[in-house]
Amino acid sequence: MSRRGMAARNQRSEALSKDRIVEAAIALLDAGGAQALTFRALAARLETGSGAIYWHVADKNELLAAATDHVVARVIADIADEADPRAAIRAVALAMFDAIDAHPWAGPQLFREPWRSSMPLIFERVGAPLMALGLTGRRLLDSASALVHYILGVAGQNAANPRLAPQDVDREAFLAHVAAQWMQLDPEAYPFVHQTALQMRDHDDRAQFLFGIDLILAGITR
Amino acid sequence: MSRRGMAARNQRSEALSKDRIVEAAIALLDAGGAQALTFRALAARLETGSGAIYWHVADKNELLAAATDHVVARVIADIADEADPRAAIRAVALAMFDAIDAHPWAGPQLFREPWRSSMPLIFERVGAPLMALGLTGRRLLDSASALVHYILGVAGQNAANPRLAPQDVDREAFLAHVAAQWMQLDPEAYPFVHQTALQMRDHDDRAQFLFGIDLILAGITR
DNA sequence: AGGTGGATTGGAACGGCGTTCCATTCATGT
DNA sequence: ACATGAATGGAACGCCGTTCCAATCCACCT
Repeated sequence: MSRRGMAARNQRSEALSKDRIVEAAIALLDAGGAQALTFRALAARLETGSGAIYWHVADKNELLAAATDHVVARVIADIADEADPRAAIRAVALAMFDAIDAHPWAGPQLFREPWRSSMPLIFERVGAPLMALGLTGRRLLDSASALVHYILGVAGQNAANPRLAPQDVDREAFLAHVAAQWMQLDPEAYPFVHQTALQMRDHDDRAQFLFGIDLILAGITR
Repeated sequence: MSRRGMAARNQRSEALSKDRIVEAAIALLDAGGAQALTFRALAARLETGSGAIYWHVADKNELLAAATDHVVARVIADIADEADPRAAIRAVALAMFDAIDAHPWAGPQLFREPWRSSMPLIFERVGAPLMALGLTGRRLLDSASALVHYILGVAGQNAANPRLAPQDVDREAFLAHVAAQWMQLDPEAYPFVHQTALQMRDHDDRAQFLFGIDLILAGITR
């Protein structure tokens, strides 16, 4: 922590640091999912011992939170500025959707300890355009909250879906399987599910997600 | 599985069964959260060995899914019928909200393997009233999907919050702590968060949740 | 009534995990 | 040069999910 410590860290060859650890953790998570992040695998990749990692990181929770923050912060920062508030909200929503699609392990983490992680960043990017739309007070907070909950809800849900093959082959087979299951349900007890099963098979996650955003925006601004 | 097997199960004193196991699992989960459910604790409570449990349950995933299904199915079945479609949707939403508030461990599980669990049940209870509102086709499916995602998003988020003390004392201290953190952020970089931090401290989760439902309903029916 | 064999049990054992512990090494101020 | 605290890395601990298997049970057959 002192000047001394920081100087030492820079001169030891390939010294450990929280940044290097988080970077390696993200690489492991992206490559093999949540279960691929273990302190042993991490130590092997960093060519050190598991004990050394604990000098820089309190525990696995903190490591996962830091990895998620890292990913979310970068994605949020990369969002292009939009003049129209509605477009700005759509941009944030899509950015989060794509981020969790690319890093599915981050979805559950955003639920586990929401207050700790980059939640304020997300709330800000959703809430600021709502202020520009003229919302204030309780309605402002509640509307932002609805949008953020919806965004994270869809993102978390999608993260649970099996990983997509490059050719989308697995995805189609998977959706067909679920649709078949839904259609086997009793049409009298499950009229809605039975009827919409086919459309479910062909639906586009991204488009459906955006439809929901527009639904909420319509409710907010009507 | 044969007639023989079922008869045997009934006559062995306190014979194991998937139902008894799931019941005990729910008790453990409610008492100590997700981390309290271990096969050793389960075996101790059922006065048997961990190996015996595997005869009735494939693995921990299936056990968690069964426990979640059990809770969700009961809650869904208990919902009073509502004539007004909007009221029916609000009733389902509140039922799910309260269910996950009472059994926070079920929140993450509904995200992990959505297609396997009681998802069709939830979709049906949300989608049927939408059909009564005259929605059809893609708009019907996408609207139901938005509602379900929102409901589960909020529920999952709330499940992550620390358990409430009987007197709501811990909750207030917790919200005050988060609000204080939010207010410490730079007002120029975080105008929205900084401004709404105080209302966040006093907000009512349930009311905020219902506000979001009404927002989506307004978007759907306008 | 007694034996038989599949259904069921329960406890030991295995490998892997997060975490702790601690002897050792390193970079620096004196 | 040496002393000192920061940092390292590998062994060890306790717990987990899961597997394995000898022992037990019980519906059925003879």
